[in-house]
Amino acid sequence: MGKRKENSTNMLNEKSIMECDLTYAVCKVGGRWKLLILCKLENGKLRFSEIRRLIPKITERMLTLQLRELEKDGLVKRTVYAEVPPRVDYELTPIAIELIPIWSKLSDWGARHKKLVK
Amino acid sequence: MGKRKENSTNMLNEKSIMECDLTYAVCKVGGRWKLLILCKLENGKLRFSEIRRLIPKITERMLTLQLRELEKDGLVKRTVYAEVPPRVDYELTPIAIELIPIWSKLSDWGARHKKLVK
DNA sequence: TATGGTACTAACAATTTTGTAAGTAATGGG
DNA sequence: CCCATTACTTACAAAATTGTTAGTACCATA
Repeated sequence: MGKRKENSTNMLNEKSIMECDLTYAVCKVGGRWKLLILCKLENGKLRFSEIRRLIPKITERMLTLQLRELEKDGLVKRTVYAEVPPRVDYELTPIAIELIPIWSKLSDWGARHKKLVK
Repeated sequence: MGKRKENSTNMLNEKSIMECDLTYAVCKVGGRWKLLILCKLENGKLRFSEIRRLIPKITERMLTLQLRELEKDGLVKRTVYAEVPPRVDYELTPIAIELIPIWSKLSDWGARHKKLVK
């Protein structure tokens, strides 16, 4: 989330791995807090501070970083209102909305897997 | 993949985040090479060296680590044959096989997303 | 004039993941 | 005896992610 080295082996490997559409897709939502954030937005727009309240353990820094990446990747849309105190809200983009039915299947799988290991 | 600190904030956050079944599910396949490995196994058993050949940039160390985690998480089954030189093969478990249809949807989404950003 | 609310940013430190390089064991074949 | 093969392990180093702390700007209100 900081800057990455342009030509580290790590970076080069990542690039080549991302040719796999599946790996690519998972990487897009792979940040620590990203799925949690996206889930909160499933029911509509939320302000920065609202998301923060819904995810108690996230810090402002992390929330900002993850939102910025999601925005850069076209998964959330950020809207700034010219007010004081500032108001900014976030919402899912159409391509992110397409993920929802897949998430729900994955989530069911997750629940099944959890039971299995217990 | 090395050992983790038991009570770092990082670790505690991860634990709390994993309560979300979706986040949990994604984490299970979240390692750098995991999905690639699982995909190779979709068509049946493979030996260590075969996987290695199919994923040219992975190192033996990384392949071992990722396979070990997948095994620990019940996604692959490891079979050791008492031969010399050693022979070991890996295959998907039933719960991993349940993921396949979901992967294919996700993979399609990944492909659509890629086009969108280009 | 001081305070408070909102949505951040910057500098730094801790933690975790990933990669590098060099081994290991067992045994069959030359 | 020496080498090749296979599936690893170990010690270490580099890179990436995550977390901590302390700011910032703006204006309305007390």
